[in-house]
Amino acid sequence: MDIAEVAKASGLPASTLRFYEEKGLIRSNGRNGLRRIFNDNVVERLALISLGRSAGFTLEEIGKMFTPEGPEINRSLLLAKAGELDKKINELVSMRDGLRHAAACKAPSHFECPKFLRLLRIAGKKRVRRPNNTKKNIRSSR
Amino acid sequence: MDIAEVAKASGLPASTLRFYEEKGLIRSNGRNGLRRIFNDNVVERLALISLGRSAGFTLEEIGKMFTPEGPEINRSLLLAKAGELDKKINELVSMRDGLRHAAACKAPSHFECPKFLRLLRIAGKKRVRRPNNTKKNIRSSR
DNA sequence: ATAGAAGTTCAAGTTAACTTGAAGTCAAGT
DNA sequence: ACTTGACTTCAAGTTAACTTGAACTTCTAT
Repeated sequence: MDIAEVAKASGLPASTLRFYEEKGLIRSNGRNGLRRIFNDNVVERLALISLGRSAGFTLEEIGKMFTPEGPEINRSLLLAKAGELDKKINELVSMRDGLRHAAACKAPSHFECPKFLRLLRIAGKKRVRRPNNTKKNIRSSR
Repeated sequence: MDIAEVAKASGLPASTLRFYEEKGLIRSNGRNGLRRIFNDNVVERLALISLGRSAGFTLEEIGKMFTPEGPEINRSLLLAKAGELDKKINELVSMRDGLRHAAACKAPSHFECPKFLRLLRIAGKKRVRRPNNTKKNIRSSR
């Protein structure tokens, strides 16, 4: 596949694909002249990367999860990441419930509603490192 | 409470608290000389903000969730956000399962394991906007 | 009343994750 | 052969969310 096909299949702009390659997250296996040629499986890999990003992992972390450097290191790293996800999932569930409750609750301020505060406090038990994101998703085709 | 107490109670550095105030996410209700005085409930609010951040919402989105501009607008916004969280929770569950499977699976590459690919494809169904994060969490006490 | 710890403002710096722009290359269709 | 449109590199720009630094003020304990 050429870069445009990968871009279309993955929904990511070509510039992002080049950027990911530079970072070692994906690989093009050859060139046709200057132009990169990608293997089909790069699309799956990109799906996984997107998933990881939206789960709040950094590109660096994602890179470590999936490069086959040391085989054992990888395995336990994956499990550790799975554990982090469990924590995060719990938080999100708390927050979701909190939001739903806030939308239904008629207390003058959510911060005066004991139910809401209890949800918050449960969620607050788990302290987390904050990741980084970037917005903007303008397609660059043309 | 003064800023140091809030910092301690919330786990956030004072600089972040000032920054959040500037952004309108929290409010100090008065000054003692130059120094800000905070109401106790700011701590709950900060917990909620942290939770939202770790859920992948931007500060701007969080701001919109909790300022009482229009009462109805707020209510449906909260529900919409709850819906987004549901989606995200599903993704995270997929990713977590994917990671656990990857750690257990003996296929030469995860991308050659049908089970793994199926998980990926399920997760891939839901396309999401990517937010922004920043790492680094150095306490600035002193 | 004096030192110093802690607070303040404001501008500038930082990081991750991309995007954009300029300038050039190249393969393909006519 | 030649245009043209997709591709390339490389440097610089952008955005969110903070942090850091400099220069200054002020509460607090001695």
